[in-house]
Amino acid sequence: MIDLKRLRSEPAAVRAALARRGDAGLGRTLDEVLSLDAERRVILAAVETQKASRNTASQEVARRKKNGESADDLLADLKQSGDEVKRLDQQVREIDTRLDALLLTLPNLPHPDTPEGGPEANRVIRTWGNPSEPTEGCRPHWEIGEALGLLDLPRGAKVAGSGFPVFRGTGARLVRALANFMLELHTGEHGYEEVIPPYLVNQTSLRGTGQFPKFTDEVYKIGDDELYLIPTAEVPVTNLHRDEMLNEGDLPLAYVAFTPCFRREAGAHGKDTRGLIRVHQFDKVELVRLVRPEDSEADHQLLTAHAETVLQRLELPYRVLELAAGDTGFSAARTYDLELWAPGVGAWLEASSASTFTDFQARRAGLRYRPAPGAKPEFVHTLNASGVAFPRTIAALLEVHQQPDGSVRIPDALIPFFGRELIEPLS
RNA sequence: GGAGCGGUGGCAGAGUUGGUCGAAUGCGCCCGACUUGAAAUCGGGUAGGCCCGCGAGGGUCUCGUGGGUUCGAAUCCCACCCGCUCCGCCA
Repeated sequence: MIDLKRLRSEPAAVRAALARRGDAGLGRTLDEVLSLDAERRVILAAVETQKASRNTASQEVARRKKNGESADDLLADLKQSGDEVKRLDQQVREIDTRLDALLLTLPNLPHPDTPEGGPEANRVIRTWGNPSEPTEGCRPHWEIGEALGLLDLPRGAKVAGSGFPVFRGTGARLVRALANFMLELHTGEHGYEEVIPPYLVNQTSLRGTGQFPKFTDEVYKIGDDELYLIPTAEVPVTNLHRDEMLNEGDLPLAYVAFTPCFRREAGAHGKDTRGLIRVHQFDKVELVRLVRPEDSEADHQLLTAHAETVLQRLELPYRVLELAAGDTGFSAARTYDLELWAPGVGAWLEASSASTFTDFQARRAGLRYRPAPGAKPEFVHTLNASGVAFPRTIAALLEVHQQPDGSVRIPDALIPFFGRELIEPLS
């Protein structure tokens, strides 16, 4: 949710910032918001004046009744005044409803430093490792996974549908090892508290992080109970402190959660969907931070570094992209994507997205803190990053570390969790 | 699923024969006094949102949520949500 007061006081700046997202419809929404807001304040002034005089007269009634005097002469006027209040209140309510609905559809303002333009303007800000050219015997992960007996895509499709992978045997063990490796890293070295949140959430939570009301198509719904499968742990974890008043000393809050994620990926079929590249269910370790506004830019760098550490320890070459204003997600102000190089498929695969949401989610979810004892409450800033998503990481891991003999080398950092140095071909 | 009880300020917890109740009291926190310093003690202060105002300040709304009754609702009525206890069912 953008700040209505700011929109009112500097409409041109807000309009210019939103325009950078490249959606012409946003300007019209702004116009409507502004005009509804103006209308609302006129009616509000009227109804509050009316209420003020009603309250005064009402107190007079109370005083007289207490003294046993008659107040009948006031009651008729008050009745009329009450009806007028009710009428105006109703108008304000209607405007509020429309205003809220519009405000909920407006995306966050992009950070001023984000590149101008759409996806083509995304900027590579650094690359780590040596992305190798695809070589002769270099196979894609689905072939490796099948050959080594790690993956069973056909049976996943049978049981649930396309995009629901089955990891089996050593593959399942690899998933478990990765989960433990990442959780140990983030809880031990990076100072995150591990949480296991609900995997189903209500609509209020989805509105808090920004998936609702605009992106209902992306989320699986459990119709009978009005619950939704989480598309990312960001949703339950960010909402942990919804409508709470935090103390300055509580911040920063840093949570790490290993959860499955469920995404409908409506309309995405046929594009980049082979193997593990785009699936409906996947595991992810997610990092979520609630911080003081003045810390959020530095924290964004820190958070990104935490996610990068995972890839570095797994010895997987990657690049960091700063997303352009037009490609930055709805709730985010600034996002760094971490893309793994997958030599088998010859493509960069997004394994993490590290974003700062400034106060956008905090406004929607009521995440506030008191900067100092006795001070006015302020909204926190929220940030999150995948640390990291499993399927594409596994894809890159298989493709990068595949050996000429068909085996896959396990990177040193993972060996203690995996228990072996090599995944051998099936005999 | 059934029955009962309950949802009040940062926290705990009064208040339900409708009217100076946005709300006692305690804790916490802030300021001050006492003290070499601290503790203890004493005095004072301390909810949030919205609107108007340069400001000082003023107005209004909020006692789970949404409606209703009424001149007036934390208090009465209706619906819903959530929590606790017991029963039923169940991994």
